[in-house]
Amino acid sequence: MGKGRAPCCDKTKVKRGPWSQEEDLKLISFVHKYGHENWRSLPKQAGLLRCGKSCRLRWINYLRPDVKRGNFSAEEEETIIKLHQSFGNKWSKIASKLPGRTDNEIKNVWHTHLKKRLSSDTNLNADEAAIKGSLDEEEETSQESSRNASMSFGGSNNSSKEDDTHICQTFEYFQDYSEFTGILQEVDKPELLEVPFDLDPDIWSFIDGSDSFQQPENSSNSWAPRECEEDEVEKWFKHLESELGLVENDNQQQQHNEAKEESSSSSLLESYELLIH
DNA sequence: AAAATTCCCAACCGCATCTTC
DNA sequence: CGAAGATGCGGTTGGGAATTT
Repeated sequence: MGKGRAPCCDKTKVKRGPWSQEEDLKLISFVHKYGHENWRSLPKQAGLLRCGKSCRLRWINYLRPDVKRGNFSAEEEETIIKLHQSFGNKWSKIASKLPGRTDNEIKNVWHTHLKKRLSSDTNLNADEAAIKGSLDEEEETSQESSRNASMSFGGSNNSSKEDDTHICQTFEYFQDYSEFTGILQEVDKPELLEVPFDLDPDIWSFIDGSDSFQQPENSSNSWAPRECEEDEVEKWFKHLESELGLVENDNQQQQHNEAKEESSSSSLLESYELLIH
C-alpha cells in the first residue's frame, strides 16, 4: 500500500442501509471462495455496491460462520461485566475473550442491559447501606434475595430455543430457490448445479459454483480459489441430506418435517461450518 | 384497536493505528 | 521519516419491533 491510492470509497456511489439477502449471499460466497484479504477491492470484485468497510462490518458482525447468535448467557454477561471493569470500553478486547461474540454485539448488550443492571444494583446497594442499621435480620435476608433476583435479569436462561430462532432468522431468507438462481445469473452467470430439493444446497452449490466472481488481477495464494474436491462436496451434500431428512422413509420424513423448523437452523449452521473449514 | 412510547440492534461515522512506499 | 491508504475500533443513531397507555 502507500501513496497515490484512491480514497476508501465514493459515498455517493455506494449503497447504504440494511443488507439484502442477495448482498449477503454475494459476500458470503465471495469470502468463502477468495477470503477477505482486501476489503477495499472486495465489493467491486464481489459485485457489491457497498463500501469495503461496510462489507467488513457485515461479515464480522453477522455473516461470519462462527458468529454466535441469540441471547447472552448469564456466564457471558458476568464475564462482560468483569472484563469491562478491567478493560473499560475496549469492546474488541472483551470480544476476544468471548468466542463467537462480536464487539458490536457486546457493546449493544452493555448499553441496553448490563449498564442499567449495574446502575440499579449500585442504587440497590446504596439503599441497602442506608437502611441497614434499621433492618432486623429477617429484612436483610429479604433484601439479599431481592438483589439476587436482580442479578439474574437478562433473559439468559432461555437461550437454547432462542438461539435456534436467531440462527434460523439468519438463514431463513436463503430458502427461496428462485432467488438464488437470479442472484447467480446476476453475479457472473455461473454454472448452477441442479439440485433436486429446495433448500440449502442451493446456497452451497451457488457458493461452490465455479467462477462467480471477477478474479483479482494480482492473485496471491490467499486469493486463489479453494480447491473444492468432488468427494468433499458429495460428502457435504450427503451430510446435508441426512440432516434435512431427505434420505429417510415416509414415516421418518413426516416426523422429521414436524421437527424441521427447529433442526434446520442448527443444521444449516453446522453445514456451513463443515464446508468452510 | 390505535397511538404513543420505549427498547433493541444493525449499520454508519469519524478518529486512531497500522502498513506500505 | 513522513505521507497516504487500509483497517480496526468505539460512539452514535435510525428505524423497526415490542410494549404500554
